[in-house]
Amino acid sequence: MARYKESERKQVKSETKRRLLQAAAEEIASLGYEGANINHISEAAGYAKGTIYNYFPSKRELMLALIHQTGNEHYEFIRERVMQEADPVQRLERFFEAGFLFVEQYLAAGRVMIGAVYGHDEEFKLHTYQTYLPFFQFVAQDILAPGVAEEVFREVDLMSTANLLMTIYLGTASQVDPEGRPWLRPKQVAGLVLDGLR
Amino acid sequence: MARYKESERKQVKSETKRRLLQAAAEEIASLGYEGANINHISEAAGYAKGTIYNYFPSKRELMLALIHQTGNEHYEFIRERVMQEADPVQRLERFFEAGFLFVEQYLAAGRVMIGAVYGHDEEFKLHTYQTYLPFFQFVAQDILAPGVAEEVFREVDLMSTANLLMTIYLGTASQVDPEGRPWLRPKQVAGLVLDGLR
Amino acid sequence: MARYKESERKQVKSETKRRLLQAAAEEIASLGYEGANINHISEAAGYAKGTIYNYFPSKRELMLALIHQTGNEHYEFIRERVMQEADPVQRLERFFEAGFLFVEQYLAAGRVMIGAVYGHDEEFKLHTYQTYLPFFQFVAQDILAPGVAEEVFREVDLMSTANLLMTIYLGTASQVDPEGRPWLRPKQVAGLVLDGLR
Amino acid sequence: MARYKESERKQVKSETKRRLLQAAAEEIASLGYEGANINHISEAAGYAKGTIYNYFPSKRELMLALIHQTGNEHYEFIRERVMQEADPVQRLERFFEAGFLFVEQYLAAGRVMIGAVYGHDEEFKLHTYQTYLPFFQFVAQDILAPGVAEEVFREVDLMSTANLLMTIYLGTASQVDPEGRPWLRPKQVAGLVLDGLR
DNA sequence: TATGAATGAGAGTTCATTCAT
DNA sequence: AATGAATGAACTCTCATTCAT
Repeated sequence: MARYKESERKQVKSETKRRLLQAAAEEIASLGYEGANINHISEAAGYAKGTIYNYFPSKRELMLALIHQTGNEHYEFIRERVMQEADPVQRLERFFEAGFLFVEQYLAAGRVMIGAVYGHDEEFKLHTYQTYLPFFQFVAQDILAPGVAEEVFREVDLMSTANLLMTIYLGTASQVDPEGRPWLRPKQVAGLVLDGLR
Repeated sequence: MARYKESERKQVKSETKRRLLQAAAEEIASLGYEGANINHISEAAGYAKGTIYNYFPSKRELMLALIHQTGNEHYEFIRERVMQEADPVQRLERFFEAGFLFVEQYLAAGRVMIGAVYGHDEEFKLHTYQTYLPFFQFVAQDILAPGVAEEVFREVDLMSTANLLMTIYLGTASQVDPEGRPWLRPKQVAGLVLDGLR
Repeated sequence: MARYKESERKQVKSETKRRLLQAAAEEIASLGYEGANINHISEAAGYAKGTIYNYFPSKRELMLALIHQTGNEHYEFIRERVMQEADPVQRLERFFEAGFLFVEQYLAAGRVMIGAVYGHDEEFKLHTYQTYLPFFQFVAQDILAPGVAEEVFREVDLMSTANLLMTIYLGTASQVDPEGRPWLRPKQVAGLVLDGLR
Repeated sequence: MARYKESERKQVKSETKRRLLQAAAEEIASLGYEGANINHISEAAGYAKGTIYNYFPSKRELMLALIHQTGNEHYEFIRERVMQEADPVQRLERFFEAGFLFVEQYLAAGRVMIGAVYGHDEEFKLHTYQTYLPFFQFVAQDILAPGVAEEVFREVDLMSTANLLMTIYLGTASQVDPEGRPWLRPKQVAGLVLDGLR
């Protein structure tokens, strides 16, 4: 195995971590947290069994790190696309489009987050909601609030409606066929939600 | 598969089997399928470790039986209440009310079904959808179709909208606090959906 | 593997436990607690790897049970022999004789106790002293006290002298060659101690 | 084995090696040989994980070196203090005083040696006795022999009595409370032994 | 029909050791 | 001389499953 010059150390370490998290996302996406085998993950990433323990102190900590990273990527992916629109209605449509796109493009990432949200592990669920908190706030502040201000949406409680939108998004986007294609179309879901908000 | 005479089908499931399934629902609801311990289940039901294997050939078969039974109970519970209404709009409101009520009253049952729908096990997911098929058809035929016929709902594709409703229902009803109380109110969800359908 | 009639259940269970403890004593005597392999122990006792976990919840608990049982046997072995004498001086001589005899006859048991007393594990040490407490009291009450009363021993603090005797006994009896024969003779040690007490 | 010039033998052990041995003594004293982590030792000494392998070829060799060094320091510490006395009785008292003092002042060192003497590892035990051989001879020649010559001690076999003294010393001095203070006082032990020798 | 002792594959985790830098 | 990423054997422990009773 390759060894490295002092200057390369840090980037090697983060490259290794990145590969391990990527492999973990894939294993956990297809087998779930309990079903995932941490030795397989390390080997799938191209390392020996024990290597993963140089980076994560336990399987649980690995999962928490994965939730944290994936949740933030999820948020950034959607945020970036939503903010390209100025109109609240189009932002809401973009929200569902980008949301569904994320799940299709990053199949493993999406499944990991869905698993954490709908799974039975309270710690994972809590950690997911903490990671998603800025995401909820973004939906409330940058999608719903402008729409209410411009009177294209009716007056609603911002945070609880943001919660409803996120739940509908996750609930609908997570129902995919084995190839990862959602059964519902984002337009369809967005249409229903928009009609409900007007 | 063996066929059963009408008289046998109606025959009450053995008391032992019923208790085993009940204990299984509770264990699996709180720990998930992988986390559940089949010996604990048997003992929680009041029997010795091995007894459960006299009724279910394996842990997987136990889970499939549990999905089957719970799914049907879920359907019957909602159907019975929805059919007390004649008006399509009220049926739809009842659908969400009864659905949320089921999740609150039969906490373990609800969690088992949610776990199967959002989990990573394709066999369990498939089995759940097969069990829910009459449920989907019921929503399409007895809630949506009359509404479209009476022109209180706009013209929609029945099965895909039934699918959307079920997904929204499961997605929203599954988000509960640790005491099992949903974060969202059925009225709130029904309102949004109704606005979307009109 | 043999299975059993209801009536035989309890004795089978304790027979199995006995064999497991015996095998544990031998493994731990020769390799120490840390070096002992719990799978080897179970297999050396004639069972499969996992069987030991039907009887002891963890390696530590196995060790604590072993300390408890062995400590009591140790005490009873010596007590029985000491009490055959009436004279305090002869009781003290018998104490060392029986003590050394125990270490020779029950090599593994002796080594386990010595390991617990002189090892670095505070929990094991504490458990050993708790188990030996009646032994200390026996030395104080049934060997030293009569000697002081009859004025064949000089006036000494009973418990601290009992402590010293036990320490000298364990310290000297534990120094054995690889065949388990002590380097020192009990008479020699008893003589020195007796001279010190008179 | 390579022979060394007198000038090299006296050469001070490298500072790095000294620090590694010191850290090893502390880790092994509190966790035992098996429980000690060689990576922790290296890091506790202020170096990286691998560094220790530049000085000791394996964990066992490190332990052997530690036994060797610590055993000689133990001997020198006691010898220096005993030789300040001329009278055999006072030498014997000084032997226990200095011995107990060593265990109190060099807690880690004391525990390492006790662990080696009473542990289950035959190689470590043997190495310890080889290291202590001059110590035994010193007790026989410089404490017991003069006492017998001056007729303040009765005629005893020198080496086996030296052995007994060492065993009593180690046995009693090793029983310390968690703060490292012996349960018995050196005077107390010396008194008993002296009475036995007269 | 019910029991529960026994099984053993397989999991997560530790850590002494190697070696390119 | 010092580093620290990587290795992989070995360990403790879990638990679905079997089967003689």
